[in-house]
Amino acid sequence: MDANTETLALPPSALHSPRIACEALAASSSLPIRPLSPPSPCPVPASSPLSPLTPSYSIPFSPASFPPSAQDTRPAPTSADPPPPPKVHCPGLAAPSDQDDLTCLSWLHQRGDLLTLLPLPRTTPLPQLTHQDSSPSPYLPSSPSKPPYSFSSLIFMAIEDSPEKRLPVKGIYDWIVSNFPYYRAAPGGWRNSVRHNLSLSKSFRRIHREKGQKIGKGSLWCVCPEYRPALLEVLRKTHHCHNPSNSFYSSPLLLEGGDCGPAVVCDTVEISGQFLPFAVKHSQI
DNA sequence: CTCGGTATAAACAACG
DNA sequence: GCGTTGTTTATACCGA
Repeated sequence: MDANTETLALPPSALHSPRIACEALAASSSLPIRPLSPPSPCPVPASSPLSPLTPSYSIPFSPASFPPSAQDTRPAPTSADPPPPPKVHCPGLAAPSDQDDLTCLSWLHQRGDLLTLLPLPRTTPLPQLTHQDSSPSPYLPSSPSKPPYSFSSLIFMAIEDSPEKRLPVKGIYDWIVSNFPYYRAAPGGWRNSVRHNLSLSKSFRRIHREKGQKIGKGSLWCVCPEYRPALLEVLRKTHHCHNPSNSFYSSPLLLEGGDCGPAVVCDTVEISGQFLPFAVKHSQI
């Protein structure tokens, strides 16, 4: 079509289904970690000290220094938790480690809008972050707040979280909905925005499926390698902006939970040679 | 104030 | 015909 597209022969497995993965993860007590290429040295020191106020946020994210013992606790929200600010404000990357700062997304976590995704060592079985019944978490909000991530970042995360590093539009929708329940209830306009971003952004590239690989409609989308560092930087800044006490590489991403339940399974994804924590699925027990 | 990035909406064509 | 996908245009907002 144009220079911005390529044709690849893809196996059926290229169609990554978050739901399928979710079910697979939920069916296993020792949750499988998707194989990743060997880690490369993390250029950013993963040595942020554990914060006594937000222990589960401050888990150093490093395959070497990650403490498994700190994974299985999440602060229980209380009714005394402060309400969220009317608008998320970014204090800047040089913001102090002020856990009480309303600009920190920890308040969202505390009120249940965001569930902490605990990064896990790839060699250690995931902890039992499961609830004992299928009832929704009592502190899950009825209307989750909008994630701070831009559509580009959401698309980026979705694609990077797929095994083949490419997804159809539908797969991107599904990933976003699975990981950010806000969009589950949001009006359909966000899908238009996703497609708009895919088309307009040079960061994403359309991959034509071959005739024999036509499963479903449309093409697959991938991240242009040359734009991955920029996307990663945006993601890092966004995360740091809303979680200023931790470096991006030493703390988990904060993603929203939803009606899949609070049991969140974590994974890591290698982006530009760095391992980032990712929520891959919500375990549905 | 300008500019770039982003979000949102809408229209339209192509396709299954 | 309908829904989805992909593209394009327009508008508005916000921060640098």
